Amino acid sequence: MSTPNFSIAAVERDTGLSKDVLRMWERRYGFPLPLRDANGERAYPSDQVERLRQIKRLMDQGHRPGKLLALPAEALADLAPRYARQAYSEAVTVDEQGLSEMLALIKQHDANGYLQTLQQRLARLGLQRFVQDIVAPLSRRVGDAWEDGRFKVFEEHLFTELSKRVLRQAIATLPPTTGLPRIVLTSVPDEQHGLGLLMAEALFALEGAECIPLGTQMPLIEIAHAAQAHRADIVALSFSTAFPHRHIPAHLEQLRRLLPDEIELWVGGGGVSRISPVPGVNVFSSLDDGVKALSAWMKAQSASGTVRST
Amino acid sequence: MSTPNFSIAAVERDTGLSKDVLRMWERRYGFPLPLRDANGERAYPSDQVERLRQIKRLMDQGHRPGKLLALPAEALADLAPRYARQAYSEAVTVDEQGLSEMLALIKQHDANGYLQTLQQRLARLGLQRFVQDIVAPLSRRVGDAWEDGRFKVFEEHLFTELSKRVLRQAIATLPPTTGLPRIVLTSVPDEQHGLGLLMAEALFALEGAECIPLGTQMPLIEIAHAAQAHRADIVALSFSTAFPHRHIPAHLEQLRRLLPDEIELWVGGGGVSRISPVPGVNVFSSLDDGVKALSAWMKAQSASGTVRST
DNA sequence: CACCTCAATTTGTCCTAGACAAAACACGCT
DNA sequence: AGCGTGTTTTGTCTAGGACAAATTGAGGTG
Repeated sequence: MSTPNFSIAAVERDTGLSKDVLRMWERRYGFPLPLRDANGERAYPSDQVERLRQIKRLMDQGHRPGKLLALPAEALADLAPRYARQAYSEAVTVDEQGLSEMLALIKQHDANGYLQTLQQRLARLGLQRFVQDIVAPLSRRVGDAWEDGRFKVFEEHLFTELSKRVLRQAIATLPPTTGLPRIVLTSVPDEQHGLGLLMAEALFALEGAECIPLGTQMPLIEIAHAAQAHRADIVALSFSTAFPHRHIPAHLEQLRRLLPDEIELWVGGGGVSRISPVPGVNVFSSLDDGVKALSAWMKAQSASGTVRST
Repeated sequence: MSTPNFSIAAVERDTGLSKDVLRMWERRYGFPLPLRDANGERAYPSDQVERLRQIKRLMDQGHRPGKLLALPAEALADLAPRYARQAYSEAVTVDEQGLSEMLALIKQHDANGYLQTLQQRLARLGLQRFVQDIVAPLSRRVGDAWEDGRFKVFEEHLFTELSKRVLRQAIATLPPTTGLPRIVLTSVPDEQHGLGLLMAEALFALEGAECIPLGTQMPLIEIAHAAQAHRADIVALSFSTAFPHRHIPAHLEQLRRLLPDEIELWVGGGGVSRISPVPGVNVFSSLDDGVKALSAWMKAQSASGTVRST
């Protein structure tokens, strides 16, 4: 009574597991095994939903459903991440303790304290180092903490929202850029994380590129329309670690087909680390690589520009 | 070859019509009628996808699928919105021509020009009037234009993204609020529009409330967790006109059940105009109503506080 | 021991076709 | 015009079957 049962649609929303998968698991593994309501429709008790969430989280860490679903409920709790987590290898030495303190502020839901700390770092370090030494590592750690269950969804949202604010504000103080290249920044449908895009925008804008931020979750065909309407030189996409790896190549191939050849397609974010290369698409595994590529682009451009004007 | 066919999953993503619906329409109405690939799976040509989008748009305006699907392709183009569109009745007289000029900037994809104009208005009017006389009416008109097909998706995204930036920036300049009430602002899953939330936040923050912005698309259970963790007095949700009306009451009822009684649930946005009232939920059809409710809340609070302290 | 190849398994998504409840409509009555 | 009541429309659910893509494991080779 206090916690009513969930319809299959509600479970899909809350766990991210499709209806097809939920039914298939029930058929194959015998879990979840929901009750049935008066119409014979599945009614999932909240404890099963809770376990499904946990299973989903472990799957995102590389575990296989077959194993997880065979496991008794208690065994799930102390399952380690399966992919060896890469050691944090930021280019520069980061202030590990400072980061922990900032995460602690989020964990205490101290929004103002967190904002102030961010502002302070930004003022001290300047935008570029702020992004590379503070926001990116923080984002990484929040992702890890979320996978471990140490962060709740709403805590991750709070972190993202507040960090975005500070970044946007910093970007707004930059002089309006009207240079080349023109870069359209966005993400595909089902990818709602926009913090990575904002970090990229900050770094690109610092280099003098003109950024056209379109927010997240653009249909592929619309990305192509936008790129042409804005006469973009580059389309930059971001995939978070939460995005299902397996679907990334298909997205990239389709978008590559929809874009004119002369527009480059750049991709970055935590989700692209372990994907096979796609022809005509530049994949960057770190922000720094993206910045380097931008410098290279501008160099090549000015060189060819010189040739042309000669 | 230039435009490859779409899988049913791709069509679902791009149109927002579920796979079930797509198959059902095919069975019942004979449209869409996709090709089949080598595996016997549906392969939708892009013109059918285009028509589906158009149909979806008209449905969101109140047309019924049965009629639309029976109609020949050409007849769709000049179908008027079915719900009588309410005349713009902003509390104050708005600068109609000014708004049109700003929309024109978006239409020309002049991001910088649009940003500058916004900043200018903000400086001239102050935040409150800026929200009520500029951003809200603009947002309304963009919504209408989008429904008519005068705005493309990416143009709407550009508008939203740029407007959000200016608003956030303005909010950031306000002194950090630590007063009462504490208001958690967010939206439900599948509702990705956050501009309304930002407008509400601006107005609430101006009144001295402490706003906790959690971004969009929070699972209901997480909203409840967040509200308790932040010791919120009020949870404020926003539904855009694009959100399927029929599902709103179910969401509200479920969230109301998940929230403790003493936390109020406030709802606003273009999507809530024509829904039946839900017990325990305050529905606001305009930003102004929300602000008034907030004043009332604060008054009641201080009154009871006085009583208590006596 | 590392590396490659091929077969077996696992897993998600798609398929058809039927049922039914809730919403929207249309009709007739007051 | 306003209000109940029957009818149609519409979306979502159900069941089980099929299959391709991804992943794993085995066996062989350098």
